[in-house]
Amino acid sequence: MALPSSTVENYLKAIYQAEMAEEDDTRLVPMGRLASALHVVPGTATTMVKTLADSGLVRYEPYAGVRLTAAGQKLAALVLRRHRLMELFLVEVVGMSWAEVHDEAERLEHAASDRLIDRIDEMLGRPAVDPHGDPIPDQDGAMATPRYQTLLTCPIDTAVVLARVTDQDTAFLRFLEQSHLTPGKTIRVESRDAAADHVLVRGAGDRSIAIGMRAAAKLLVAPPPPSG
Amino acid sequence: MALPSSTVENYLKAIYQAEMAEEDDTRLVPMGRLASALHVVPGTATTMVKTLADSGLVRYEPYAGVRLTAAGQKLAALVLRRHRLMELFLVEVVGMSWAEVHDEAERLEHAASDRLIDRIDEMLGRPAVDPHGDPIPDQDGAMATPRYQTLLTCPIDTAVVLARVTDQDTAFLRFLEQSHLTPGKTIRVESRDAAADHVLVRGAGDRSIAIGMRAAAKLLVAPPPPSG
DNA sequence: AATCGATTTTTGACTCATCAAACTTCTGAT
DNA sequence: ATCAGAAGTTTGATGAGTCAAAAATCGATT
Repeated sequence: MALPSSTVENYLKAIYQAEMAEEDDTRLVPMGRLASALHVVPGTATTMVKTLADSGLVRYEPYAGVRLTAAGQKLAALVLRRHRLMELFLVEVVGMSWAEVHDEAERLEHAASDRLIDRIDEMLGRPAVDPHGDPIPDQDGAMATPRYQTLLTCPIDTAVVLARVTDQDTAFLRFLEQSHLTPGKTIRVESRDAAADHVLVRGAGDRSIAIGMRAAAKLLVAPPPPSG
Repeated sequence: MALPSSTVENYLKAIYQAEMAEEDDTRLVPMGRLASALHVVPGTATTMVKTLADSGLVRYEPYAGVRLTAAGQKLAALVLRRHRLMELFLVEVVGMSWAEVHDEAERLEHAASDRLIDRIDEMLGRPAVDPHGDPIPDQDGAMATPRYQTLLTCPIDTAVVLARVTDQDTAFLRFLEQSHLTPGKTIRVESRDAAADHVLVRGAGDRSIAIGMRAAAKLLVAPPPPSG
């Protein structure tokens, strides 16, 4: 099989991430979701998915959806690896802002060689997560997938550590950055108000911040590390 | 005008470099040279050059050749800037080898944003030349073009500084690296032998090295800096 | 000046990725 | 059980970039 075009890489990545986002383990991504993730019309996604199926990268069930094969999963994970290492590199080494590296990495991930990516991995000390807290797959495509709670489900008035932000929107990330809500930060949920559709969170030394519930669901938290 | 595809960027870059390589200032690049530089058949180059002419990036004279317009020159210079800054960055910051950065930069130059390139430029201290001694155009596409001598034309038994290597071939660069013939090195030509088709060069503390005349023409040298 | 050979252009075809719009299938509500 | 609407698929077309091979042009040599 020839090297996958960046279009193929993007389809695989989108399918992979859509599979991850599903709660149930049916793992069948509907065409509509895939098409809108890739900003193409549904017919385009159908066509492309059929050719991916012919290459053995996905299994395609007409009118039902698509899922990655083992081969597709591995390729997708390696694309994600390139993306996330690149993001971390741009933040840590190049000094770019947390909020702007996603789009940059979106293009660089298709241009960087494995040599470069491995060099970056080494420079960064084989990191486990990228600047958004997303786990970085290893060279074999294996990836830790811890199950975090969200700001909607974690205990109230209890210290938790912001572990991961599952949205790459630049404006959202900028807001978080300005609010000092970045991965690693210890925070606590002061209250949730269903009527107001918000949660109030506060980091040590900061004012409390109201976050809409839709946004709060994108902030994943872990129990604080054992103190001492 | 929409942003140029990487194909367009590559054509402009190739025309620019072919113009530079010409001694006379006719500056008309024949289609055949362009086609082989880009590894396409001549017909493909003709077709593409005509569309470039329609965009006002080149002036095309059928059966004669092509030259860049001012707009094309500026765009080409900015591509070269991205390429050369990227190469230097990969060597200086990422620690890749002199010999392997060309191909990497060849792809990254089309993916890196202006923000990233300017950030790299700043990190590196607004450098004037890349690892091969090639001058780096500034943000406006302006570039210093010093006129060096080559190992074929410089005075014999006189110290000169290796300033620039006008060939990006990986194997050739590896050879130079192993022979300690890298830009900045002070060397002297011991002899030239037309019959043997070689020149003998020696760097301080090294053995003398025989270099074929074709290769020697690719090594550009400058007078040594005023000592003191 | 006529011609041969090299260079260049033209023509027709192909692949990849895409869209618009017609058509098909599925599903949930009655 | 039907059927309306949502979701998905098919069809036909497009644009970018390419090649192979036929045709045209140029130019150097006789």
